[in-house]
Amino acid sequence: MDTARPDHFPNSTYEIAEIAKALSHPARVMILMTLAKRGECICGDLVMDLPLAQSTVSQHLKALKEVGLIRGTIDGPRSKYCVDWKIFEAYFGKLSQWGQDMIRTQTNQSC
Amino acid sequence: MDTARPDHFPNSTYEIAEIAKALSHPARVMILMTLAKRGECICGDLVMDLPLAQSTVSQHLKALKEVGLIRGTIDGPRSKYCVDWKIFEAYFGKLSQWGQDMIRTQTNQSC
DNA sequence: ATCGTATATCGTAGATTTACGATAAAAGAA
DNA sequence: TTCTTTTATCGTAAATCTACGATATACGAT
Repeated sequence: MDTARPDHFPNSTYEIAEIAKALSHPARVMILMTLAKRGECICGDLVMDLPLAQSTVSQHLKALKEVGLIRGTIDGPRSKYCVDWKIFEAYFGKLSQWGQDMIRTQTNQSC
Repeated sequence: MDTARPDHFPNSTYEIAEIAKALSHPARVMILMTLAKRGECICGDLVMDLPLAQSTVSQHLKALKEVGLIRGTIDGPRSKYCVDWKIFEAYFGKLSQWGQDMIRTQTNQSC
């Protein structure tokens, strides 16, 4: 949906949708919150925190990594993860910008 | 999500995920942008704008209506839609709040 | 009442998402 | 080496999402 984007919709709509999609599952939201609070976690820490199997957590981590919101580095047999704050703030800026633009272009609603 | 959905995530994660999910498809983002710009549209206007069948547009409208982001009123044989700005701003406030909290709780990242 | 228009809903096919267990790979310890 | 730990990936089942055509409904017009 994001990489081979069929250009049926304006580009900006794909950008917003892609960011939103990354946040559209409570597990991914929680992973981000946990990483933000702790600075970094190994995969196992997150598995203990979440009511999900290890493979499922790994899957969500992969999804977050693919949109760039988190980074992972290998640490011996473990994997350390942390939020990529540069990307996070950039994405959040885009989302906020979009919301502000929406509100700014707001015309009188009559229904 | 699953039916065997683990409802073990913190409440706030569901709230963010639900809002994000509503914005996770370019068609829904575009509908919101179109409504914001024009103030109101009948369903047919949106169908002409979007590269989608009438029934599909109706489905996306229903999804947006269910989370409260838009309202629809019957106007003769048509349906007028508009953004519910009160809800929109409330939701956007929550999203922004969450982002700010994330950035605020940010600890040093070492990976 | 009948016709035409506009839209919601139904039924459904196909793609994607989410979940899990099993397994493979990688690294340190014994 | 072999064993253990940790994590990514594979295979897959079930649920959900997205899309469409067909149909039902509602309303205005004739």
